Amino acid sequence: MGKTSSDPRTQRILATVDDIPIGQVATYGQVACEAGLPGRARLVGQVLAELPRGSCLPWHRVLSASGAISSRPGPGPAEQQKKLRAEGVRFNRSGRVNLKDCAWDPRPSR
DNA sequence: TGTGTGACTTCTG
DNA sequence: CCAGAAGCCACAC
Repeated sequence: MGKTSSDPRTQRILATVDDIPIGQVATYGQVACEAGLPGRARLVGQVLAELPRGSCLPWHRVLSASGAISSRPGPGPAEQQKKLRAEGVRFNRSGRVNLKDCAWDPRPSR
């Protein structure tokens, strides 16, 4: 074990991602902010990149600030869009999501 | 100790 | 809308 998988920051990031409702999405920056780590969007990406395949966490609901799926090697991007579409999230011709409609707003829940 | 890299964001032109 | 620059930080070398 070891590494930073047990780091409290990592735990908060994972807990925040786990709170994103079905059919809604959040940006890396938003997740970082909700996790108490404003300005640490890259850290969110780093943590998600370490997630094991088949994780029960809704990692696919995390998008870049433009509403696009972040590029990275592997089947991740395609799988992410497939999962989101299965939840009813609509993508435009540019492969982006209209954050105005499905962005997660945690405020009403608190 | 320094440099490069990356599932990022925001500001400028 | 696209490119570049700057800010950010963990990690590998």
